[in-house]
Amino acid sequence: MATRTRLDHQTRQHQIVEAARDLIASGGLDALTIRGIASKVGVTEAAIYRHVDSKEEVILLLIQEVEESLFHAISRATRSDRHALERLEHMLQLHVSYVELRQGISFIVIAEAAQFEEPKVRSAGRRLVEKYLSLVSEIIAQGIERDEVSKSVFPDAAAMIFFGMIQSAVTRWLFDPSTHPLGENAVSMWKLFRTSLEFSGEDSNRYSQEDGMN
Amino acid sequence: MATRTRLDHQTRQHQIVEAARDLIASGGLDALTIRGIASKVGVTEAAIYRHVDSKEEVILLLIQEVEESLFHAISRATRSDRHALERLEHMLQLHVSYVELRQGISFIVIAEAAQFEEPKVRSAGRRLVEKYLSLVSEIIAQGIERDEVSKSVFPDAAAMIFFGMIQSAVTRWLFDPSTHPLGENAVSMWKLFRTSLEFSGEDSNRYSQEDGMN
DNA sequence: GCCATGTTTGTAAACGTTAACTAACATAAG
DNA sequence: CTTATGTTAGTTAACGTTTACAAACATGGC
Repeated sequence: MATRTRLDHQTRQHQIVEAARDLIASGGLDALTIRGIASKVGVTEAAIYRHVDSKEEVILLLIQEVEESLFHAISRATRSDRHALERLEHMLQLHVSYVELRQGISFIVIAEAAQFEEPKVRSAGRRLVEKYLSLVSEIIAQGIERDEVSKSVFPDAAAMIFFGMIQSAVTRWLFDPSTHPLGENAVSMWKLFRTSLEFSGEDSNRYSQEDGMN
Repeated sequence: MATRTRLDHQTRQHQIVEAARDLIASGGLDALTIRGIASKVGVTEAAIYRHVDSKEEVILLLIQEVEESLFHAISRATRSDRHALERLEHMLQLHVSYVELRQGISFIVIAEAAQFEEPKVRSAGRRLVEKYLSLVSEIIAQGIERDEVSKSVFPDAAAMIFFGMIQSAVTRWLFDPSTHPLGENAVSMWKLFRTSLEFSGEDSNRYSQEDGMN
């Protein structure tokens, strides 16, 4: 083994989380092992423990990374001043791209965290989901204030449906990516779901039915 | 070591699947071990292999059992001749009760199967999801024929939203059952979602807005 | 500039535990 | 007697983690 490479703490921790992400993406949480991480990073197992206290910390760092990258990915859609339904549609689009790019790890991580025993891991996963739902809920609530969304819509319920749409699309896509393209399924669900957010007789600000994805 | 109980193949296999279900329900797929099953059944590990070829077979039997029990649980809703939206609402209600009764194992099993490497396990999980979606999709398609559901609805997309509603409700519920009651979240989502299935101007057979759950 | 000292980052090898699974032998039932 | 259902006692392999030691790096006193 030729030249021994020495890298600093921060870089190594980043490499560890990246390796953890890759391992989970291609084999579920079972495939996440210290051995596997060490192998991907290119150091021995013991070296991993120089930069991380335990396997649990790896998982916590991974959840944190997923949270940051996900919210960064969809941030472009949230901060605009556009119509609430346009923002949601854009957000869905960005979220789908993110999932495809990261091979679904976000939902795998959430699913695993939900059935973990460790309280820290559970609550980290829970906070991620709740933060996402709050974001969507907030957009819808704003939409109602601006008469862009029907007053009869409960923002929380709508946010959960929105989240569920992505979840069901990802589930199918994980089983068979080729026959269940993420984007197409998401778009067709959105076209249907938005009708339940739109006005239903009442006056409202317009949201064209024919713009949007595709 | 009192009376040595000897039971037949079929009974033991049933006990094994039941034990597997309990283990997963209270600790995720990590908690599913041959040791754990043996302990719950009340025999030694080696005895388990008299009735099952491998751990993989346990998982396959479990998926099969989940499929059978789930479809049996919701069958009352599907075979009726009532309004399509009533059938869906009833189905949602029964599905929620089933998930609560079985502590969410159906969705845990699906989530795990989706990231398994073993092709048999993957396709068993995939078939379960597809079968469920087909069932919902079929009900909606029938509803369209009978003018109970808007013609503009795509049955496949609607079925995925329906499935996603339950999935998101279960996800939250798994994280914190007390603050996110499954039934209540499901009902509030349904109330919103059904508006996108109903007529929107066109003639249609009536579906009262005020009957249903609660 | 050089070198003694302390810290960081690495390795090799092993630890104890647990996993799935198996072979050899025992015994109840038909 | 034969077969199906058990047990006891083991195997092999993988896991997370730790220990003892080495090499790279930083730095303050001379």
